Amino acid sequence: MSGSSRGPRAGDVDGKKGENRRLTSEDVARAAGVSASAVSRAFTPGASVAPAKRALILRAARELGYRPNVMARAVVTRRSNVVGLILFNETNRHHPGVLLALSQAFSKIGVRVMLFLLEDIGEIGAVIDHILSYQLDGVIAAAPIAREDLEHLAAAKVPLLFYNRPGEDGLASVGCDHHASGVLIARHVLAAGAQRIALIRSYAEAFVGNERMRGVEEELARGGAKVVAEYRGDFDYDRGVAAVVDWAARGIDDYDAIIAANDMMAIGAKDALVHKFSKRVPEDVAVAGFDGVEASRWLSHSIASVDQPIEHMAQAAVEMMALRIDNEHLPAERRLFPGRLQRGSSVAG
Amino acid sequence: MSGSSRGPRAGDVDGKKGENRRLTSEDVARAAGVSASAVSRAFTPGASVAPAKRALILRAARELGYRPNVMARAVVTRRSNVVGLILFNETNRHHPGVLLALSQAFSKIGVRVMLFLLEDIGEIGAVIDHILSYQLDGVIAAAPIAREDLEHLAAAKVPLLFYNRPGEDGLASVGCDHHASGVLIARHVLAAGAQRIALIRSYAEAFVGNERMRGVEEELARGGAKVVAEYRGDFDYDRGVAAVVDWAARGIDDYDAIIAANDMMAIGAKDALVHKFSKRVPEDVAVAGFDGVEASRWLSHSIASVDQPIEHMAQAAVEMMALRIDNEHLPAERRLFPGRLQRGSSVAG
DNA sequence: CGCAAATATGCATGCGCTTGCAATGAACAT
DNA sequence: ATGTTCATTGCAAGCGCATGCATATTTGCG
Repeated sequence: MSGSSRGPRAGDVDGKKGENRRLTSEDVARAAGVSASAVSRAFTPGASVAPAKRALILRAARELGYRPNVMARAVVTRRSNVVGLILFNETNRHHPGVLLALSQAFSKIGVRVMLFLLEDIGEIGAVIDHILSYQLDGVIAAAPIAREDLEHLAAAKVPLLFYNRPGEDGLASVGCDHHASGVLIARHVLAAGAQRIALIRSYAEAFVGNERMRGVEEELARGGAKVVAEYRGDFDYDRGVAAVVDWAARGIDDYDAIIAANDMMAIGAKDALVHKFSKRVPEDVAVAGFDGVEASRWLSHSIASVDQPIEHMAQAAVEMMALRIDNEHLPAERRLFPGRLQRGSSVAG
Repeated sequence: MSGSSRGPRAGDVDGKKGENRRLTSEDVARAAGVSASAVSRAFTPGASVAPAKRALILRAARELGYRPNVMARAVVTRRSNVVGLILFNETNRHHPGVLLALSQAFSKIGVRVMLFLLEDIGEIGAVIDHILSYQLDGVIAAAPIAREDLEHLAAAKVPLLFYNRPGEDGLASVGCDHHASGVLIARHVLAAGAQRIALIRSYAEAFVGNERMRGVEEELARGGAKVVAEYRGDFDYDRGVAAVVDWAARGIDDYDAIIAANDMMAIGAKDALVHKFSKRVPEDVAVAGFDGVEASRWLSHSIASVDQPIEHMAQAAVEMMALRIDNEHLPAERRLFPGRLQRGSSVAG
């Protein structure tokens, strides 16, 4: 250790104002007896610095506790190494894995995530505004974005990637093939012998839910099954319960299977059947959902479902985003991953 | 609308290089016939600008699609309006509400959240390093931080606030009084008549789990109950199941209540009792947990638990952080909120 | 050992913004 | 009217860093 091993200490580095200055590259430069440029280059991979000098500088920097100021760097390089992630809170609550998968995948390539967790669709305008102010390298949106805001993003040349959304005209996206998943689960339910189906949909604007149900209905039609009840939910457990209660109140109870637009509602429906109406699942009614969330695999639930390969999807999202950040004019690719059938005791077979 | 309503358009604003320049305050200044300083002030609340001129500038800005570059602003003001949030993924999975509550509360005061989602405790060093590079205004940590890293943060004068952690010597924190919650749930279980208790702990380093169990054991001792079985889990559903299976394998089955360090494990234990060993809850065994997560209130579970008032906690965290950002030398306050007993059919009474 | 080519380094400039300071003009009291 | 005060405004400097360019300095080769 050299003499001045006082460790990290801000302020009063030399005769300057010394109020609460931050440690700058100049400080390190002085300590190492080089120029500030050299310090900058020492911290830039691939820059032209003599290896020995680089080592010297890095040591001095460590000793002082210096770290390059990313913000300052961002204003000159126009790169912040931060991407924005717009997510409905709903998604996080019903499928917490998504956030982790994306966050981790970005972390691996040194990109940080600024979180925009929406509770209400109305907030999105303000969020986009913020995003444009921060020099984010890109945005991943798991929420619908108004055309007007899309244009703002495009004008600012912020790469945009939709997650589990339709890549409307020429927008890049990565997602799960929810339509195919719908077909898959419907086929599974049909195979178990069900013919009179009750459907718990999501709200009308929910892309994912609609796609799933579109697939379900197509396959049910192909299989000659009938939809005997419908309910419009919102992805929440409570709405799953409410669906069954509502049908009962209206005298509808001749369905032999329920397919819900996601696992939470499926679980809610199953719970209502079992705990409120003393039905047996799957003997009296089969129940199926989507997502393959953890709770769906619990002993008490064991819901047949269609899993989303979120790790793969996240990986793909990160790759695509990285590419689009580096290459401004890239065709708007759309990557779709197939869901995987997850069997459960809620559907016989 | 004025003539040049071409809308937002980057580049070629005037004779300059025009490659892919960003729209700058100068562009707006030119358009509005003022100086760049005026533009800056127009966007700074409370700055000295004539109201009329401000309006003029803002209009011009909107017309051009200009937004101040927050990064550039950050380097001069030393304020980024971004706080870092260090969270274990575990926390998010087991209690997704925490992330939302904090995110929303910060959003309300115009502060953005940069997410550091840890999967492994080992990542924290690297994370701190990143945090120091970004000019974050503060850090909220729901994870343990090594003394060394604490010093780095202190040296860089980054306000730190612990969330649900002990505010070790002089560190600010906001949290739930987990010890009291432990007492609360134990009393509830005792009141139901249980006397032979099985405990499912968290791993040894988990502060929250330890506090809870400390409270539980104290109260059990006061109530003359005996701890007849223990298991070390990790907050996961699977460990709850494993606990019961493990006890059974070792011939232990004379407990009349299980208290787990969180709801997920409580649910797992209950599921194992009911679905693997045909026990009745609460008749044969009572089961209680902590957190009051959504699933604990499902019809199929109905777990007695102690809720954390996360909205209040988040609100407090945001307030404290805002204060500490503005005031460098603030005593390290510690705010504790009481948990609320959530009754459920998993404990009689 | 001499010269060309390659590699290191520093200087100066600029990224987009804020802000102290001085200059301007308006508003007011006398 | 005239001096004084105060709110506006522009100028210029600087936040911390990256980078093109012009110099060193080193390396390679004959």
